[in-house]
Amino acid sequence: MTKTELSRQQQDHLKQICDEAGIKLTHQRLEIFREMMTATDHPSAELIHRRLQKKMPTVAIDTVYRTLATFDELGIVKKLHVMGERALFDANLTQHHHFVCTRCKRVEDIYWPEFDESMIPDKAGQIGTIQSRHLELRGICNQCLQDAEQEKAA
Amino acid sequence: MTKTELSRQQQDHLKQICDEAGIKLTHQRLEIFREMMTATDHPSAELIHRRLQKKMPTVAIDTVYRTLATFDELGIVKKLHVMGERALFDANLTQHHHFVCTRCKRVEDIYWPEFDESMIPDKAGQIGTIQSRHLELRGICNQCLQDAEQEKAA
DNA sequence: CCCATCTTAAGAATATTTCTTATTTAAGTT
DNA sequence: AACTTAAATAAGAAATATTCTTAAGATGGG
Repeated sequence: MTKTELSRQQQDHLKQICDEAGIKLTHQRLEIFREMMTATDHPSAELIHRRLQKKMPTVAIDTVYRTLATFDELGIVKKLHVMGERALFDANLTQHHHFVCTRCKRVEDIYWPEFDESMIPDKAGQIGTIQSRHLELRGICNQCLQDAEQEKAA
Repeated sequence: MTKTELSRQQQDHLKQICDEAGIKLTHQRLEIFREMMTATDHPSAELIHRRLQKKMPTVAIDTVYRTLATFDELGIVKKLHVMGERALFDANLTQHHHFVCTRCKRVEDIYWPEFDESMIPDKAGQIGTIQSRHLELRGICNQCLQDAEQEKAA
């Protein structure tokens, strides 16, 4: 599959989503969609904006925020609120959780299907209707552990 | 136990903490400490500031932020980062999790010791050292479910 | 009680996100 | 293919939350 074909497929996919939602397929929406679909990390709106600079030097940061909010509402991406950092966005929609390094702020995906399917305590269920569960593991990633060792040695 | 006794006990407790940390026991720290210890909800810095207005009309919002950050570092309170809302603070230090109502933003405590003690998947453990786990359940609380029903009826 | 240091109040500054408005664009209609 | 109209955008202003700067004030040891 060539890059162009991938793009066309993505464009068709987004076109279908937009049609169903009754919104327009704009150049900006397509490029932000593409950026999110190819991102392997958890970018902030500002980072997406920076990555778009080459292709779309005039796109406004506001448009990125607005478009990502739209995508979040449409269920194309998920807005994350990790550790009081700025909003991050994730195009991985399969049920998963996150490990957050408290030192470098990196966010890694965690899959834990047994937990996803486990029963929530009765008392929790009595508070209301639960729609989703999200686990945040905090710690220090291996890279930072190494860095810390080297700093100690030096 | 009278109110005054409770206060003195709290003051002694905080004095000890401050001494150990090598920081001064100020009027502001004591009042913010008291406010946090008696709070049954999960207040923001601004809410704590508002609650202090009667007792300390001149306290600056910056002092509240600074003091809560100090308390967080000392491990007296925990800074929460829920749902991309502003920072919230919690004086409940026993291991627990949160239910967040996506409609009214209310935060309720969830206790789930079986989960706290369960093994984390190997792959997650391989990313680095895990220091804490925090689960966020999102949904609609019973109160909001009722309100929604009434709105439908009306 | 004095002093050195820490802490605070006030307001400025910063950072992130959202709003306002005039212009541009998408996509349906002729 | 041009026309139309509502939707979407760019640009900058504004709002919101939080942190920084600085001068004044309070704490606690000596």
